[in-house]
Amino acid sequence: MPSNEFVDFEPFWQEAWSKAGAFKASRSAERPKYYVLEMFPYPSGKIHMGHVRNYTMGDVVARYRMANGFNVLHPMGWDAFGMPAENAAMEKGIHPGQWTRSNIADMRNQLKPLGLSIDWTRELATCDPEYYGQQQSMFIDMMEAGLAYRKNAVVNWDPVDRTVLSNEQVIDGTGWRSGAPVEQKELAQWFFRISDFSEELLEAIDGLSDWPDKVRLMQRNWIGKSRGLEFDFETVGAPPGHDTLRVYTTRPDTLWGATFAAVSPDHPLARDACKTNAALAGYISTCRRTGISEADLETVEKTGMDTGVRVRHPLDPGITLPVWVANFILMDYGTGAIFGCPAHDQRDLEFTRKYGLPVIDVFVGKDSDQFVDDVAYVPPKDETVRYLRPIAGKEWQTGEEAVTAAIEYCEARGFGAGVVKYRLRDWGISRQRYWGCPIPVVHCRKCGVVPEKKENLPVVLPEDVSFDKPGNPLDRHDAWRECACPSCGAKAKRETDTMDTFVDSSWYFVRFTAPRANVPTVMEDAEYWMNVDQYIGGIEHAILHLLYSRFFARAMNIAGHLPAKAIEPFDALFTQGMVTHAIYQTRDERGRPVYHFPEDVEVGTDGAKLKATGEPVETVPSAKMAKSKKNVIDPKDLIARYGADTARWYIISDSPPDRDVEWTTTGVQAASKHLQRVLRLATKASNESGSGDPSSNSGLEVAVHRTIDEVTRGIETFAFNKSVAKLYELFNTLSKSEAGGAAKRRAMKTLAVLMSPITPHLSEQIWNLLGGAGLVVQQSWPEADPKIIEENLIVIPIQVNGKRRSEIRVHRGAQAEEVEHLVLENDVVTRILAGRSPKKLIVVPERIVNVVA
RNA sequence: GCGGGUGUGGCGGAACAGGAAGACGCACCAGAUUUAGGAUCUGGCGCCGCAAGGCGUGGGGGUUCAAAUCCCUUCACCCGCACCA
Repeated sequence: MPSNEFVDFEPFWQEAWSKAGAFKASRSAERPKYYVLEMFPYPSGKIHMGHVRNYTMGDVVARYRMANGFNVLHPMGWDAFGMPAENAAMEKGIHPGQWTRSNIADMRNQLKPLGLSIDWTRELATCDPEYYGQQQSMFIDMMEAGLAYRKNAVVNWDPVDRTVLSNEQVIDGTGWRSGAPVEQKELAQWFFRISDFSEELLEAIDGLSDWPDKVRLMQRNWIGKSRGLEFDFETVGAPPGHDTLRVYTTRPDTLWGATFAAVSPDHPLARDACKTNAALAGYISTCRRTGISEADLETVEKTGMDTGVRVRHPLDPGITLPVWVANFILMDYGTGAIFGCPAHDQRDLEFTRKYGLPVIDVFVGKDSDQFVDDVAYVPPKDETVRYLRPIAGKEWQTGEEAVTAAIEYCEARGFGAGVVKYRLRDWGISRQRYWGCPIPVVHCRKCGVVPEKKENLPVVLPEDVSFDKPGNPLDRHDAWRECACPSCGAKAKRETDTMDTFVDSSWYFVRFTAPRANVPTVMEDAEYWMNVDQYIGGIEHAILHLLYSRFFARAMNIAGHLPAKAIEPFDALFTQGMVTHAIYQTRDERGRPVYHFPEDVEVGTDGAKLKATGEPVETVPSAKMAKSKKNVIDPKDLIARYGADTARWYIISDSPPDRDVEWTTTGVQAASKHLQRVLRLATKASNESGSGDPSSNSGLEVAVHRTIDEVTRGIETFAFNKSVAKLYELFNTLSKSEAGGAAKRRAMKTLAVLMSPITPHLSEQIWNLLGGAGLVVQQSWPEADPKIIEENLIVIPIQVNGKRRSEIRVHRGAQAEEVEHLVLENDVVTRILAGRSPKKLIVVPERIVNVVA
């Protein structure tokens, strides 16, 4: 198919916008600002349909706001550090920096033809020293403010690649690349004190009213607040230094049901107890061998071993309970020790059954006295239940009341305290990797860990590194490592860990407000542009990126780099759905699927066939686009063939923005045809004679104003698909209209402006064709006149017994008696009533009438 | 297991605060035009029925003059979290 005219005129208009400086953002006292941001891409080298959808949505918002008189900031950058660049270096021998920069250039070239309203002068890449140097500067300030610190932590260690692995990179206990069994190793690592902000981050979620409820809920669960009792068991026969054992419970109301205590294999008591107990030491080292990933924990069988230590029941010192080591107790949640209440906790019950420990009921059942069999009875906290031995107060209580009562009772007895715990842990940012922001500290024999002097920043990554050996190239780069101690001047060594790339993406939105500054942020710019008014991106970032950014904004504020107004940096968040496409597959001799690209498949009414051979093809309806399944459409090809506006129009029109959109060839063709029809109609209208006599065009005028109203509402509420439907309707009305040429041209120009956030190039083309002054991009958004929209004569449906049977036309504001009269005279109504009078007549003014016969 | 969401024609989806179910688009069907159509234009299109009419928003029940919308119940699918004490 030859390229269509869109492909020809689109670059022209892009050039025109560029010449007019239409998207260059600068501070302005006169106009209100509006900051639109889409999550910046990782420079993989190719844009995909998800990018097209994301950036088109942002562009619709940005252009709409521009037309509404806002001073819009709409920037673009690159999340440029990360593993894929190092993998490319290892596989292809290309330097990660070179690979990344050439990918950025490629992607910029693919993105620009989309005609986005981006201020490219603010472009940034996180791998540029200009960016990460400022990040290092902030890191030092945060370190000095006590927000960043160093401690030992356990990591997944691949002994062959000599590298740390993320949980996702550990597959069945082995390294994803080397296949070697993963070890657990303790390393000194850098952390951000995000857990100090647990309560604040949790509470502030309530104020994020323009975020999806789903995301807010996910963040709440991630922070995971719980209230409970922390208390000390008195021990019997414990190793020295363990006179007490501290445990945490959210259900102190079940304390009478305790039949054992258990500690994590990493708990100090376990470590000390195994010094004199070889069997226990053996068991604990077995536990260590299993990975620390969540997937591992799920599949591992629950096991334990008695330490021989005993503890006294806090409510009755006469009762002693055995202390076990159990592999399912996590050292970093609570105190790393629990009491087991098997009657009312399923996991404890299974453990108890396995090792023959006793089970003691706490509650009296409603139907039977015994709850416990193989299923633990766990009453919801808001349910009222009867306690066999109430700890304090009443026999009948809700779990919530009983928990409070138990906490107060224990506090009064002086052996426990009510505490609040959070699941959220401090953010470990150390990565033993080359391609990341170097952590700007120096290790000095005399002075210890010292931050680099600010005047020595940025600590730039060395270019001359090799990836032919396992491990972090920075570790072997002696010339880079060696430096002077910033404190005493003696010979010292640089830190070789780099930062988690989530750090880079936790403040780029602020940096966009002053991307070239030689300080991290410029307060006046941040003050003016922040917050991001509308942030758009994928749901996959609902937790980590957004939570880290919320924390980082607070940390930046404390370190003096962000005004207080911006500690919740994103006013409104929108999470868009995925772009999916059918998968086409045939089977090989063994029945395994063989995938085919959409362009090799012919889809007819009798099913799909391979173009080459006519072989029938199975169709899997809709799946996320993935190269491995060959169900991908390259935006580059699409734009080359149909133009950017077709891609934009289609991706906006087909589904609500928050749902997945299925990419279909017929849908794209339909979009392309429609845009060509619009252009054809405009061309026709440009030559048509006849004036805009109001009496002959009033219908058109009403349609235009209705459309303005509805398209506007659609954009405001992120219901772009509805706006598109209304734009189709106006087109249909316009193409059937009998109005004179001038009236049509006027309507057509409004249509062009209304379409311009979605199809900006076509809109310029039409505007120009119809003699519009200037550029569409400089036009104001039209306003709907309510007087024109409100028609005087309205249609009111008539229902008989709730079913629609007929309708009447009345004037707006007609009296109820008049309407009743008309209804009772209606042919259909009189026929159904057959002489009887209705039991009841309900008139909802200007809406509907229901006759109850 | 816990938490959340979604179920509407052949398909994507509309339906404002309980008031006309199926807007708009795709696909399909018929006609016009064309050398041709995978182009363009006109019209049709929820299901059953020749029709009158009946039935229809996952299933069942309820509230109401009126339910896709509210309540109860049930089913299916999707997403998130998960040894969290």
